[in-house]
Amino acid sequence: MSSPSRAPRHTLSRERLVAAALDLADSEGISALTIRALASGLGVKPMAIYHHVANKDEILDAIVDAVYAETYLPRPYAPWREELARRTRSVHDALNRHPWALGLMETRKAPGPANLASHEAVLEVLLTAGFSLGATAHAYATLDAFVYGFCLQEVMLDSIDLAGSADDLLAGMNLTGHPRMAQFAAEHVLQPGYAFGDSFEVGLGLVLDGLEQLRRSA
Amino acid sequence: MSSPSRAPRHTLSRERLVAAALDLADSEGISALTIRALASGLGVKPMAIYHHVANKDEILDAIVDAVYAETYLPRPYAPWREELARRTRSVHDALNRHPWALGLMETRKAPGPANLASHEAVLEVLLTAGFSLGATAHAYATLDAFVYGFCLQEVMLDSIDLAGSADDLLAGMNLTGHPRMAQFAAEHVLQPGYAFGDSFEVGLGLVLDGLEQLRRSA
DNA sequence: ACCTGAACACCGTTCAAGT
DNA sequence: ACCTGAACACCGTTCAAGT
Repeated sequence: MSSPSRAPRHTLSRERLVAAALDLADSEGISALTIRALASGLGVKPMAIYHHVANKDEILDAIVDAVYAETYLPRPYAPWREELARRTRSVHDALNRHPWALGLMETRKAPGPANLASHEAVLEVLLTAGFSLGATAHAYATLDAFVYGFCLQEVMLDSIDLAGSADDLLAGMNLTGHPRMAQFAAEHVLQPGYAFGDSFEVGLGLVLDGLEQLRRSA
Repeated sequence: MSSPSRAPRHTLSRERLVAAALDLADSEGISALTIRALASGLGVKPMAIYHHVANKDEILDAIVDAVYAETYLPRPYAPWREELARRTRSVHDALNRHPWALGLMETRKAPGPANLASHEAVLEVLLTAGFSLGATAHAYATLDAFVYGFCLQEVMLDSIDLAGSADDLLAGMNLTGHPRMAQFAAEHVLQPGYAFGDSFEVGLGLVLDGLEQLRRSA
């Protein structure tokens, strides 16, 4: 007879492990994703993890690629502007669902399969739409810069200490000596209905307009 | 007579400490910036650090703000497009000199004085150039998205394992099944003279063109 | 084949003590 | 006022051992 405190065998797998890691990062934050906490959540001892992955980095690689796997793959031979808009919104949404992903991307050493598939799809759309190789490089770099950077700003805004009211927050910063920020806050940011995220569609349209110029000129 | 192994007193200061932290992050990487390593480099015991800062987060806040302090402050009443181009290039350069800064920005809870001064200067330029409050918000969000996101991509590209030749690298990824990436690599990225960073000026011009549209329409 | 216990070399940080 | 020693509660990971 087996001890009741012993976990059943063969229940751990790479997939279960990666799914649990992603859930833990989403619910408790990336700093709570430790091998020990992950094991404990799976009802297993820390060292059991290492039977399914070589090290923690492999887990981080996997959850970053899982985020790419959630994004829309644009189709060639469909209107390129709408396809790229949809894929860019989809990346934006995925990075908002998993705000820890951006930080991890900086230190990944190899792109995963979903990342590569996403890359391939975007390249195919641009090349099929008639972008030259050079214009494709510039277009892709600029569009991805926009979506990554926009999400980064959203993460930064979310991490700013929001204890107390917005007025308290602004009072805490030294807005005396910064009249434009004070004006901008009072007359725009603190007005009802303002949302940083509303700039996303404006910026996206602006960048897509620029891509069309690139496509025409090359 | 004092023991030779004892560090002289009063040599530690907040400034020396922050400068040493920035140097350490630049030279050895952000993961090498530990309280213990920092203390050792300053010829002091770890706990001496805590006499000048409350905790490690305060050091990270300080070195992030030091990066902002290196960036160009745009002037109002000068041609706004050239001023913002110069400031954007300057942010790009600073983030390339200190590639660890982007990752830290995501978790900072309060903007430092140099960060606020930068914010103020950009707002003043946009408002003085005739951007409405709404257009200013969209313009600033889009321009910063571009530069942060572009730098993030550069950090990501730098962290990709570059052991061996570029051909080995591409062979390591599964480019079979990804014909567009294979084509793009062979015919463009691997050609002599290609550099990812060349897309920066193109994207910047594209975004600034878009800002001019925003300024006119609002 | 899969899981565990104990240990190692690290962290940031508290607390009490020295000069 | 400024610095230190020892200790605590954490990490990821190695190694040898259990079933």
